[in-house]
Amino acid sequence: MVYMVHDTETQTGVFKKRKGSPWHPDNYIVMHGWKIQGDDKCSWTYCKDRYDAQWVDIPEHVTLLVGFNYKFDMLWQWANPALKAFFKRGGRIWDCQYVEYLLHGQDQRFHYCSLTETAPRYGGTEKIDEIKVLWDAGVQTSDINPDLLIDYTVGTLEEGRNGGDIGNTEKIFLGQIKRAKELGMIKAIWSRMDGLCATTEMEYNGLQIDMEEAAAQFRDLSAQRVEASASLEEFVPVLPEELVFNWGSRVHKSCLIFGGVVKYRKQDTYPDPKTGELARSTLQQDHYVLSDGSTIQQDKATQSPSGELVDPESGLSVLYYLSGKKKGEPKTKKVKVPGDYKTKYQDFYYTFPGYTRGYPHWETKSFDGAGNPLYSTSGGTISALKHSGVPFCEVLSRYEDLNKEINTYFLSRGKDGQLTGMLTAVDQRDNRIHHNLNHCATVTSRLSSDNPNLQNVPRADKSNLKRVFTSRFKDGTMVEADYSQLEVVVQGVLTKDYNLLKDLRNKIDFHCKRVAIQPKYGVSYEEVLALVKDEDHPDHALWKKRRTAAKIFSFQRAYGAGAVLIASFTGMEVDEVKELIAADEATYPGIVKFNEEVEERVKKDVTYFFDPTNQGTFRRGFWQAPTGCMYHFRSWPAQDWQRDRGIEESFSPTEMKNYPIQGTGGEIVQGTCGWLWRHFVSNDNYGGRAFLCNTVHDCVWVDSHPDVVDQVCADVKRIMESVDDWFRQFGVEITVPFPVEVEVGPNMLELKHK
DNA sequence: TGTTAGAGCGCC
DNA sequence: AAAAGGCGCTCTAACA
Repeated sequence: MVYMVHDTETQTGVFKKRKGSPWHPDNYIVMHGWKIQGDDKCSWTYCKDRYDAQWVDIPEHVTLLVGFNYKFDMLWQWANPALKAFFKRGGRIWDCQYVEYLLHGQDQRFHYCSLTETAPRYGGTEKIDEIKVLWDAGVQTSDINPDLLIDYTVGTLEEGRNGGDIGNTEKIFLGQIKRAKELGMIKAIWSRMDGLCATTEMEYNGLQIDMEEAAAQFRDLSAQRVEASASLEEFVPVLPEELVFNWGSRVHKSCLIFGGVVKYRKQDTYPDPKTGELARSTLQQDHYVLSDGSTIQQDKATQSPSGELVDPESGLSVLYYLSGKKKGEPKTKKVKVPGDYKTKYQDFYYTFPGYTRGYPHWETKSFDGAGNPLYSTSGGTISALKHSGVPFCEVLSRYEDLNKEINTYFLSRGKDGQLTGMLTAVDQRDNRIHHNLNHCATVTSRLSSDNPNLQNVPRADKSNLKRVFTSRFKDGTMVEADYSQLEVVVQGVLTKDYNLLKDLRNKIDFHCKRVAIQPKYGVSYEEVLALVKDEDHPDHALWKKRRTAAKIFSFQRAYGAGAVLIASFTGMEVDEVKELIAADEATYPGIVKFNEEVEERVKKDVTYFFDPTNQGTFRRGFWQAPTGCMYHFRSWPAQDWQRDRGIEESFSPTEMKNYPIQGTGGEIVQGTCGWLWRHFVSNDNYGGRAFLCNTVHDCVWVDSHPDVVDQVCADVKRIMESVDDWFRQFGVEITVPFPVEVEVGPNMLELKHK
């Protein structure tokens, strides 16, 4: 292995919320710094302008590129032939930021850690923060003194140009390699690094958006929202002029439905605290001076028969100048008089009688204008109110759904005038979205996605949105490859439960089985399967319902939910749920045993720390997966029933049950994504005719030219299903298949099984 | 004007 | 006996 540490400094223009975006028309690479293993100092190139900008060269003998947040650098030179050649000959990367996160078991404190905070942990130097100050002040990289920038990247002359970001990154890398070996994590890290290359490829390729389709859907949904909004208006009572009812306000909604006091503001008069009278402004007026020295407003004076001005009320006459320039004119004096009543914004309160009363368990943490708790106005609450005399439940829930879809996935303009919504991320030049796939942002080692989040696109059964994700090729095909029941299979692998593995091999329908294992029904698995299938059976609906309850039960159990909560979700009795849990544990005893082992391991070697937020001492512990992946757990403030027994803090059983499964699922997908990427590299993306473009926890999206789609589908399925080979890297032999379903279509909505 | 918390909800 | 896991985005309301 020969490594080369590499860092790129670019112009920092923001494009689609991405700082230093390679898609910003004005951005370019300002300098590269690098150091090849064994060099006694760093090298660099400085580009004087955008026409001088260049890619880095990667010598043939280099086998490893080392960087910090290296996806940033890779995106800038993803088309660099030298980088492509490097990957083709099997070159790998090491991203110190990502490794730091993995070495710490994805502990929250190590999410996206900075080079500055990481370097000192490995004997590195503090960064020159002069540069950061300049960047923060909005100075462009090209306007920073090149000498300063070079010092920053590769170290000062005094340091022999063997420091800076490059020197620090090298120190971190060498320390991390050592630590990773000690922990048995090297292989797991290599797998993650290829996964990082896979998501770099996906971000680079981006998603093609059918803007005509998007515009059509946007128009249609907006029209529907106007209609829903108009229907809702009929239910708004006559309100004070200044109180404009807002169906988006939870305060307004809760008070309208459950009764309550809404505070609003309007301009009104107010008492002067000094006088107790209503506060007024003062006015200056020219008054006539009367014979007793008092004054009178000029227009109040009337003329006497002799032509002199007099005060008609008192009969006093106005004084006149007897000499001087103004001789003969009435005497005047400037007088302060009370003016208009002053107003200011003040709180007013309007009481809604309410249509119905809320349950105590619907109370939120917020309060209305009178200090009473507001109630939940979530979809679940509204739908529970259908028969409570609230006349607008249906149209309100329709309105909320439309709002959600339009504002999150299309376009919306906030009160501050800012545009929001997924479509704001579309690059108008080619109608493509380059989303982020984040590797250092979850506690379970799963990926996350943002700007925009393309891991929460509404499903086909809920919305047509997925139709806007189309192929970049004429008559092209979108491909989605999903692992079936990934987390159940992972649970089988990790727990090694005999029955679970057997059921997975036999492709058992787990939801039907969970119905069958309940003694009270007295039916076999085969019988349940038949009843659920047989639409003509008189009890068909009943058995379907039982299967649905079992399905909800399955998911809830996977997350460690207790009997009470599961009962509330499924509509079953608590005792019934308890029986089902007992039956489940008897059927799959290996799961119980595994969960106990994880808990035991986590609690075996703990360190203590003070948590200022929760004002107490807590524990942290780790569990390591068979792949070598490390999982960090911390204890939390105890629940009330534990406090009653003197327990102050405890680890979360639900977290301990879930992280290993969720994390290993993520690890497998990222691993096979890495293999997919290697395959795509080997054939130059099918000669530029197929592109990896997204991954969502248990699936991968590919955009394919029609000519190669059959081959792409076959290859993707084969590679993704070779999870047994992937596990073998870690010395783990598995006995269950990881079946992958491949679907294709003209867009991500209209997908059909291959 | 900008930041933050809470509620709610989209996905796996 | 006893704990539904992980994300990111939009909006409102409160606060500085």
